[in-house]
Amino acid sequence: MDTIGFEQHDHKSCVQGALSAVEAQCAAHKLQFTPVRRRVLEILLSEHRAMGAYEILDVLRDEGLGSQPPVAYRALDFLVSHRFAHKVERLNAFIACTHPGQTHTPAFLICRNCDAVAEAHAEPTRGILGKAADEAGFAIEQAVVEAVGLCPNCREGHPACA
Amino acid sequence: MDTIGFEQHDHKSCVQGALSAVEAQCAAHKLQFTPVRRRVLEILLSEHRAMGAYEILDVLRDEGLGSQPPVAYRALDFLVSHRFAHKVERLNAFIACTHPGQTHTPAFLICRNCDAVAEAHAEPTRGILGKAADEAGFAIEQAVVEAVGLCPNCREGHPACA
DNA sequence: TGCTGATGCGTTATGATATTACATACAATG
DNA sequence: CATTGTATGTAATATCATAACGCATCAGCA
Ligand SMILES: [Zn+2]
Ligand SMILES: [Zn+2]
Ligand SMILES: [Zn+2]
Ligand SMILES: [Zn+2]
Repeated sequence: MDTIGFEQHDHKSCVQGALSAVEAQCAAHKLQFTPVRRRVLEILLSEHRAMGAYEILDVLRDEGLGSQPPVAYRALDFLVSHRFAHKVERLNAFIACTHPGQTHTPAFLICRNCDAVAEAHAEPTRGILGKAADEAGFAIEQAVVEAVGLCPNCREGHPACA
Repeated sequence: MDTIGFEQHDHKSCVQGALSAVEAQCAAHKLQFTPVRRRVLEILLSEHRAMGAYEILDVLRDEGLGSQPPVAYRALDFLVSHRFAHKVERLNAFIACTHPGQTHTPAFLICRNCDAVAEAHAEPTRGILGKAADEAGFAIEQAVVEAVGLCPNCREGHPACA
């Protein structure tokens, strides 16, 4: 099941599966999956939405795991740089990756009504953007693809908005 | 000539052309192209790069056109909402549109070495992202497409980076 | 003319996001 | 057991953005 995010699902196993995958990745690549890093990923996974760094920090602080911004940002940097989480630029927020370990270019569908975020996939080097980059002689290394709109639930709920 | 941005060009006429186009648009749509708004666009056009709001504000302040952040942000909101400028989310910065008036979905090629930004075009509702959105029942209204990499000049200058 | 609403601007204050810099802890290496 | 590299703790600061209020201007209208 390769859900892209707005459907109902077995959240508990979704969290467990992602955690296990990340653990395996860290073990395989000798990455230190420290308590803070692990906890931040757990928070992101369990909330299943994009969260600001300070929002995460609030949780860490309550749990005695850290109280200053760098604690949260460092953990997030680790997760993002290893693709266990992604930054949603449009929201200045972070979200757990829905398929850690697989190399991929995330693309996000962001609901402007309920703030739900789903992770899809982009292939930046293909399509019209890749063509433009080729013509310009630009070497794409990384891409941010984020669509803002209405998620299926909100289209139903507020048909006027659709 | 539909340049997408890294080449040398006749910058003076590039600025003039864009300004004229925006003036015409404003006249046609009864938009108030006030001195502050005009000056902010001129600054963005003449610098021909992505600039932070405070950087723009510094210029305005020197010229006696405004000294507090809301002055810059309000002018930028106007320019962005009418598509005379765009926000580059990845840089938290703003850049003049290279073809104001035409309805379009901008996509940016951002050089990580020299910070040059070129505007290309995306068609978010097509391609793999549009397909994913359709399948998910998500209605795309707007898209952020930003590629980070090396521009042609920097690829030459630092071949090791390429 | 005088009222009224809409829009833009001036200013203060504050909020939200992110980083620098330096000190400390600790495990792995030799 | 000294050295080194990596992670964490903490204070301070930098950067990006908005809320809220009041005033000025101008168009539409009684
Ligand atoms: Zn992902
Ligand atoms: Zn929604
Ligand atoms: Zn444009
Ligand atoms: Zn460059």
